[in-house]
Amino acid sequence: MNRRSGAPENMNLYDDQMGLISQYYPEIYSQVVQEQAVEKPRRNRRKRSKAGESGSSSGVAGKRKLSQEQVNMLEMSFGNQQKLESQRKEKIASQLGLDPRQVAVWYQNRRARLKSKKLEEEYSKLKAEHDCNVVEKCRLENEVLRLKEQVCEAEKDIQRLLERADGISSINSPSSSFPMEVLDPPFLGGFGFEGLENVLYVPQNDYINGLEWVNLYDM
DNA sequence: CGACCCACCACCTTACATCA
DNA sequence: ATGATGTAAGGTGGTGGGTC
Repeated sequence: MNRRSGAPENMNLYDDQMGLISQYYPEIYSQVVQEQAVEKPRRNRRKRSKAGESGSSSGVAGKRKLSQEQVNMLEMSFGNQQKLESQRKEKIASQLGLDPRQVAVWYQNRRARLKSKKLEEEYSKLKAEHDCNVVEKCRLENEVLRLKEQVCEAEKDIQRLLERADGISSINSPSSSFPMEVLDPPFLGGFGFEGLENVLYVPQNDYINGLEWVNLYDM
């Protein structure tokens, strides 16, 4: 016999209480039992159409929640196989004293719950991945900034070296009116030629105190 | 082959129980 | 008392198999 859906969820506690009452207050206990024997009328599920009028147990006042034992059995069965063939459905239904339709519905709802849970897990996984990627992006952006600063420092060093070299060559040169561009190639990075500085052609005689222009940035 | 029925499914929704 | 949550079940539309 399935318990009414209106019965307390915690049946052990309920039974304990009833046991105590029957022991110490037999009159009250018999009164309570008599009252319980009369099924309380339950609100029927409102019908939205006449489609389910002739359905099996649908719309019938009474049990709603399945007992823990029934749920355990269904869970076990579902764990073994998530698909429900009609033979198995009939068997489970008769074992649990349920309408086969109820077993089918339970399986449908169980599959839906499983799917929803899987979706949630997938979402959590993707979110964690996304968060990791955001952190990594931030780290890489910082790295880019740091490297840009290094480049900037290197450019300043180069500029200083060029100025020093220019000073030395003007002392050594017989003609101080020698055009600047010949010995002092413009800093290409400042003119939008980033990345091309170390591949541009430099005449072989452009040596300044043993300092080679080519691959100046190779460090 | 097409029409019909039936069972099943996914998906959405509703009604209700339970809990915080 | 009440809003949030979980769950049984209703409703709908799609699909596949069986039958006529």
